[in-house]
Amino acid sequence: MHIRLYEKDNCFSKFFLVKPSWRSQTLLYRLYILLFICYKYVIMSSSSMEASLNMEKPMFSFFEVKDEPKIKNINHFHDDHTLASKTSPQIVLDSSAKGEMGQVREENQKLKHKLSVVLNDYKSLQMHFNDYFQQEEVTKSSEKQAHDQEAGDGNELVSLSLGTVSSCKHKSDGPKKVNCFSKSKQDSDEDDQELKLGLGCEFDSTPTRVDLNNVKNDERTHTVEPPVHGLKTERSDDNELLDQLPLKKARVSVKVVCDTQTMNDGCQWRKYGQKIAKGNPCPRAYYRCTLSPSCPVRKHVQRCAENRSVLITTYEGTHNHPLSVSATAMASTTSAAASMLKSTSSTSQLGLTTTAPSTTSTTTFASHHGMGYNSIAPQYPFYHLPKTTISTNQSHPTITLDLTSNPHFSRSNSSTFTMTPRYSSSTCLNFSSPSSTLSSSIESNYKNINTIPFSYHAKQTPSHDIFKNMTSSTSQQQHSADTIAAATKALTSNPSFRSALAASMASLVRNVGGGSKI
DNA sequence: CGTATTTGACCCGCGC
DNA sequence: GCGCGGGTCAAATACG
Repeated sequence: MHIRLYEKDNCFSKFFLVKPSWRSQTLLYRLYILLFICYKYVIMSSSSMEASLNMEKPMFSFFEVKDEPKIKNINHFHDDHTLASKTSPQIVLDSSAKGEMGQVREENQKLKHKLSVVLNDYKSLQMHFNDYFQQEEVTKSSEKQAHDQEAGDGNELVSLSLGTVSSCKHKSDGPKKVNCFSKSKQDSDEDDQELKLGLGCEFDSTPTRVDLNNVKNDERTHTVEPPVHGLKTERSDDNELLDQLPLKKARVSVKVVCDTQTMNDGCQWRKYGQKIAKGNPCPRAYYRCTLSPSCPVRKHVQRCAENRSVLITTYEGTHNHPLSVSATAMASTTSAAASMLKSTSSTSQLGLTTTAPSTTSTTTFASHHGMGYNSIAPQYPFYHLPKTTISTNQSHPTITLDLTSNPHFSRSNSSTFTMTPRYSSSTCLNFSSPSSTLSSSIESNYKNINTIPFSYHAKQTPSHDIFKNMTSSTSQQQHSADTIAAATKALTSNPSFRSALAASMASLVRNVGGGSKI
């Protein structure tokens, strides 16, 4: 049973790495509670059996004991062999003891029955869970087809993700929508799975699939869908402007204080051009990703005209190859930002303020210092982003993560910063300069499990935080929260659970670290 | 010698 | 149509 729990928990941990929507969170929550109940049944039954036997232990001295009673085998009571069958050949019991053993046997049977019922419930819920995502996928695909028909041939779907999802758009591909991800999937199924763990840092609103191998859903997750017209009446002018713009490649800019020519984001880049952009005496350098020959991801790096110590790195495109852990972290961050950009253009729930004139619209999220991103976007409960600006200048929807003003995200004397999501894991992004002493930190991160970027801390388990995030304002849910907190406490304090969780985490770390390349 | 960088030329979209 | 500016190409050059 412990092995089963380990496997399931490992599975759940993977679920929690990828961002679930609120509804899927609820389903996951129910599944997790069921799993917890199953687990507690086993623990309770084990302890009750042990307690019964411990009561009987003094009685054994009055009996003829041919061999030491193998009480440690009691933990396997749930197997087909009953306790009596294991002990009766070895112990001669009197009538009262036999009676107690009979009671224990009955209790054992009852518990086994309850366990089977709970497991059945769990399976049915899991089936509902799968059905739910399949239905959602069908719905979304139909919506997507409808949107495609509306958009016509000229509008190409643009992938916002800078994560690990394959992009089918290459320069020579033309405006066709080609689903070439299946090829990528064939090439490296294992890598895909591993890298999806890294993509858990997105807060896209699309639900997370149970089947981690289903890449199509991920592809859609990272694809900008045409605006939903039903929401248009509530939109601000800024969002309308975003909607009316032609669908060009979304960009994610990252502003960091960096002394070196470029920041190390984990990817390998080859410089292919340099320009003096208008309005900035500092040259803009153009790089393309060289980790894969066909990778379409580009970035350009430019120093800020006002503050030369600030490096502005703009990413564009989607990696179509496995990424290192640090690169995945960066891709996840930019993917999250791109998702935020997407959500901004498709919803009006964020309470945006437009500050830029005419053709340039800029939206600023004061995500730190109180007015957190979470507070204005409750549908994305997991992230605090740095000061974020959305701009549609030059018809390119661009989101800028300003990491220069918040000491939490930048350090004055180095270009290393850390983003700590609220849930799941602490994602450490090392943007160290190649020439600095920090350059070895990434490599050491892989060797040292304690400092791996996607690390889990025992005091902040995914289950614990996701339960926290599931709490709402209603009294019933408050009560649930208390129950959950108690259950979580009970779970996390259990050594068996800890070991299972540790094994799960170790497996995850192996998966993430093993698939990484430097 | 292979690889990475530099740099001028070229392409393309957009505004006038 | 023309000019401007962003982005890319590719030959030349630098470097290990």
